[in-house]
Amino acid sequence: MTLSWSVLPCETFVQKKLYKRFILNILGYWSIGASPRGVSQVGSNEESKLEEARQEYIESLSETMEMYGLSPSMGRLYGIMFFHEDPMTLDEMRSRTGMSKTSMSTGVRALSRLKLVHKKWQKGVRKDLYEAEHDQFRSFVEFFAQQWEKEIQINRKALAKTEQNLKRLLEEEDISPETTDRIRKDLEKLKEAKRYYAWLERMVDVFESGKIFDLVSIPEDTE
Amino acid sequence: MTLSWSVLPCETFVQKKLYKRFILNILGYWSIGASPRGVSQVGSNEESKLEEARQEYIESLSETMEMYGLSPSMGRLYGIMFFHEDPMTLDEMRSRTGMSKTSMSTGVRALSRLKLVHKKWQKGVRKDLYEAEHDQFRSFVEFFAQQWEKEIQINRKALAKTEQNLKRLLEEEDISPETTDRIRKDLEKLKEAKRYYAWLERMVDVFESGKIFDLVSIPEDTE
DNA sequence: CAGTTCGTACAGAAAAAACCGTACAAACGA
DNA sequence: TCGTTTGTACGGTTTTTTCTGTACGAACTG
Repeated sequence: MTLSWSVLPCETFVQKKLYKRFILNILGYWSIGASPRGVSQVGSNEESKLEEARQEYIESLSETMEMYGLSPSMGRLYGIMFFHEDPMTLDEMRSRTGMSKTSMSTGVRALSRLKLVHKKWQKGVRKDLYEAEHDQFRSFVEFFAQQWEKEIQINRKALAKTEQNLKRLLEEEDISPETTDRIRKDLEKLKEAKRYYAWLERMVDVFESGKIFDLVSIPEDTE
Repeated sequence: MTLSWSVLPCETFVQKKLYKRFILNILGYWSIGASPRGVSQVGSNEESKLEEARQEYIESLSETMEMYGLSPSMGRLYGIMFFHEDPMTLDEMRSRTGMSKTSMSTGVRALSRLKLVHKKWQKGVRKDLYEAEHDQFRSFVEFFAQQWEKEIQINRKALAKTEQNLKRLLEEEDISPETTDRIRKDLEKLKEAKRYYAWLERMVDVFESGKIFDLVSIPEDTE
């Protein structure tokens, strides 16, 4: 009795997850039928086999990108674009993902802001074209440099304000020794934090300038 | 008329955000009254002034940690622990954040898994005690090393499977030249991805071993 | 200039996540 | 041993995010 209580919810959970993935796969397969712009329609059987093979890696990209705060759908979109040779239009994305064009629009712009994807102009094509950044090293470096940069900017600003407030508080007359002591300790912590941001700034620079690749070299080839 | 349509929703949005922050601040101030374990109760006026001064930085920590995929509440909890001198119990956290003990339990464990906070045993105290990792450099390095490690692990596994499937597909007889070509290109991309993971693994090592601090030195002091 | 085609803003629906209260197991103390 | 204290699992509720359809402005086309 007690056992069934603690076991059942877990099963339900797993079922839900699996069910979701199942549905997504179906949608994925469905959308394959759509004939990509300009590409001759080969047997859709081959097409679906290819998609199926890619699927595993796409899904794992989606999963890892979720770790970095992106939604799974955006991760999946990136995965699809990763494999797609030519730049994609919003409509292609829509048919590949089975999602709405609106979502593609917002999604691709989010990926774009993160430098994981970029717009590509092509003569004679009126639609916006996007392609995944080919250079994964560049993506990586830009992604984190950007995040760290923002972290520095936001926190330094708040830090300054807090520091100011604490110092002002310290100068008030009717402060108990205990509180004074605490304020001192707080200020010490903030000072250390400043050192951290200074270092992080160096990191950002090392990343953005590409010096990181001198320090940690890219392996020649791996088999 | 058309203008009011496009302007009003924006205002509503801003109001919502501000309203939320307002409420949070109130909650923050309320929770200050609680007397921390063992600390003599000084004038709660000073206490609240101190809290107020800290608030700005805490909130910004929360905001930046949200960028890294943590919930704002967890960020706030971390911020509170950052300033708190002694290790905290779940009940203290509860009273400081104004949230439930359950949330504190799950939250602190999440922070713990990310190495931003760690358990600290103290003689004679039965409750679990947690404190924020003092060394922010260590936190940073471990946090990202951990994430990257997981990325490598998850994606390499899926990559291998996909690679295998693609190669198998390539050996089937009735494959059109176009598809064969696509598969070849996919395999090429995966090969490049492998190189990326190999490099990322070096990064993880450089971080975990602390070599990163030789390459990008920590500044002496900053004023 | 009218008629298309595109991309996006926005409001509402659907899905997911954060959060809480209850209940319970484990560790401890009398 | 029995009562207490402490941390956590879990179901349900609230809040947030994601996603969609509609509608509309901008850019192009004939």
